[in-house]
Amino acid sequence: MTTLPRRPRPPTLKDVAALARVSTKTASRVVNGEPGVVPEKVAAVQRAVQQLDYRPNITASSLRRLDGRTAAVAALLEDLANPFSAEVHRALEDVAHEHGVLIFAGSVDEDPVRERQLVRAFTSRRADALVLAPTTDHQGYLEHEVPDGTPVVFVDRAPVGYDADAVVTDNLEGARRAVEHLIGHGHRRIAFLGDLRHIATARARFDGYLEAMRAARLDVVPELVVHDLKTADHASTALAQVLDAAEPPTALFTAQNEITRGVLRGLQARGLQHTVAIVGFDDFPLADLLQPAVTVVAQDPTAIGRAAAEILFARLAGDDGPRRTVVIPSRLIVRGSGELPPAP
Amino acid sequence: MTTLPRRPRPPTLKDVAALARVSTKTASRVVNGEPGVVPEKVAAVQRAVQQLDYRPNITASSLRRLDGRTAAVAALLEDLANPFSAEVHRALEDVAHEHGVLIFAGSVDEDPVRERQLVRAFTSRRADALVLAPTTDHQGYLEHEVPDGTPVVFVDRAPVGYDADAVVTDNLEGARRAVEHLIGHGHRRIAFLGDLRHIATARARFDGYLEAMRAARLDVVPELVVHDLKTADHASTALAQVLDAAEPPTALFTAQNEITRGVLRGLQARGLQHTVAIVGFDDFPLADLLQPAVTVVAQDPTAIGRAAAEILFARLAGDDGPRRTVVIPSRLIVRGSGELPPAP
DNA sequence: GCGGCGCTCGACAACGTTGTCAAAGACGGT
DNA sequence: ACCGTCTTTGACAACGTTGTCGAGCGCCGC
Repeated sequence: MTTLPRRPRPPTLKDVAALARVSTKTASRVVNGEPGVVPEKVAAVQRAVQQLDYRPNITASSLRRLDGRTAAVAALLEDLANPFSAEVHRALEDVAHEHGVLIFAGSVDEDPVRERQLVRAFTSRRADALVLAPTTDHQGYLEHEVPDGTPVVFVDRAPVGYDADAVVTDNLEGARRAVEHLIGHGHRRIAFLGDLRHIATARARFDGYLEAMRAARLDVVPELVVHDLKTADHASTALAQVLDAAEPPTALFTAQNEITRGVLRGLQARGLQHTVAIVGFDDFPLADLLQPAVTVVAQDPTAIGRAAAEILFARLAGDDGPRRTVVIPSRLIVRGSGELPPAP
Repeated sequence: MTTLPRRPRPPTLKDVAALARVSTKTASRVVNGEPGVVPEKVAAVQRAVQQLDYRPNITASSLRRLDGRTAAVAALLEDLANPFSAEVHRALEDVAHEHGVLIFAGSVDEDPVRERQLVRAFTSRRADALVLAPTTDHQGYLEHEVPDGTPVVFVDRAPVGYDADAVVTDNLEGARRAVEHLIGHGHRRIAFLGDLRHIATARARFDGYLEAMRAARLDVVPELVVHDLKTADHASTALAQVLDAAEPPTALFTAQNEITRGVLRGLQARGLQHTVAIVGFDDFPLADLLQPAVTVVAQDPTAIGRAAAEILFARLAGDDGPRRTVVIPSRLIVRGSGELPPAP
């Protein structure tokens, strides 16, 4: 095996054309598989491509092409390090890979300023499309940030003030099912511990809780409802407060991953994990190994990412039907913690 | 609030120049903050930029610029959906964000073919630099894939056959410490359950196990060593096999995340979780909530990503000192499962 | 033998930007 | 008044690629 020399300057189409003794245009035709080139020249160009290890400069070609496609799409997710975003990202990647498209990803971190910064950064790169899990209240600004014809697909959260496709979880129904499950096991005093209320999905989950409670003609006790929990630690604190109420709950509905984690920690600290029932929104690894194993309403981030990618590529392929919102159903996974009977 | 019109074609520098009544070159100078333009023209151009909401086309500018920088770097990680890769990615993103640089990420999935495909895809996009967690045995191929002057930084795994910077965990030392910990608690029959042996880090962890055992003059019993476990299920099966040995182990060292997970599941199924000690390599969420809580050697993916990004930007800034390998220390986190005494 | 058609091919311009360079003007020194 | 120097500016080419268009050629039918 001979070691090829390091290439100081990658070969261009001109180099290929020169070696194959054809014009750059003909070389371009061969590289792009366009018809109307005689077989000998096709072969000559392909040989030259091989020999020089030529690789088209996609940025240059996107500059010149009429459609200006860069074969790259942008994904603005909540936080690439959290498992939900990471799985959505991965699913997007898999579909994009089939289309020969790469993904630029960024974390918006619940920071509206960063969201807008990143949108600008990505449009500056002329991404072909945008996948967005928004943290702003209103995405009207996209109207003049995103060039006409660039598909935008929202994930996890629906657009507000902007007409775009969206793929979301059935937050309200999922939450309702979780609470109904607890009610079905005889619970009457069920606490709600939830996320920042300005997030639409958090509100939807609370609405699901309310619907289930009302449908069963149960009181929604204000002391048993806590919103705006930002971290697992906040959730632990909130749990303490709820458990110390005059009439403490026999069951808990925790409306988000981190909150569930904090609450589980708090329950263990008090030795109440086998006494107080709990159902969480969002699955997490090892939920089945805890004692008791944790019953959850699981979202399906992979399905969300895949659906978003499929809409996106359909749009890029020319689909200009009306905007759609796809709802990915959540699934109740029964494991034990949600089936504990109410303490007397 | 008036709604701005959708822009069918993003404004170009020419549009800005025309509006400001200067040449495109002068507009370019202002946009790039070059000196030698009188204040009135600077102001006029800035007004035009504002008014048109002009955004430079980075791909076009990188095409023309001498250094050809695209302000984008590629990250090829193992699997963007796994927490380790996701955290490395996130750390890279944070440092890149400070430099106004975006990240293209891809998952190589332990697939050498995909690794090479992705390297090509990224170099085709003319990424300024490459972060790589390789899955190939040998990365000599980068020699002629990566243009001269493009920094490459390896993460998690050291380069083989290619001279590049690297940021890795102290796998051998971490594994040794884990096993020494078990020995320190009186264990003599300690099983090893490990990953695919063709992965260098997996070998290093096994070497750490061997070193610790030999240093304590303990026998390495072949029946208690299992390699090449690919999934949590394989690990469960391997556990059964090891526990059914003539003289079963009193402690386990599981050399990777998924393996730890499978083994924990298996131990619970047999009701042995309070009997057989275990230390795992790699931390995972909720390890502290299991019973017993799981003692692990934790890697620091955030530190790895950050260190890699810092080397990378130093290289891009011109640092051409000798290649470095940065070792990020792992940390033994004592939680309970590793401190169980040996069963009689 | 001639006109017309279809196929193949390359010259050239263009995409949006920046590097080069020379022109034009301002200014200072004699 | 003249020269040299410095500052500011824009015309132009170039980056690597593809779209447009017309030239050249062979072949067909008459």
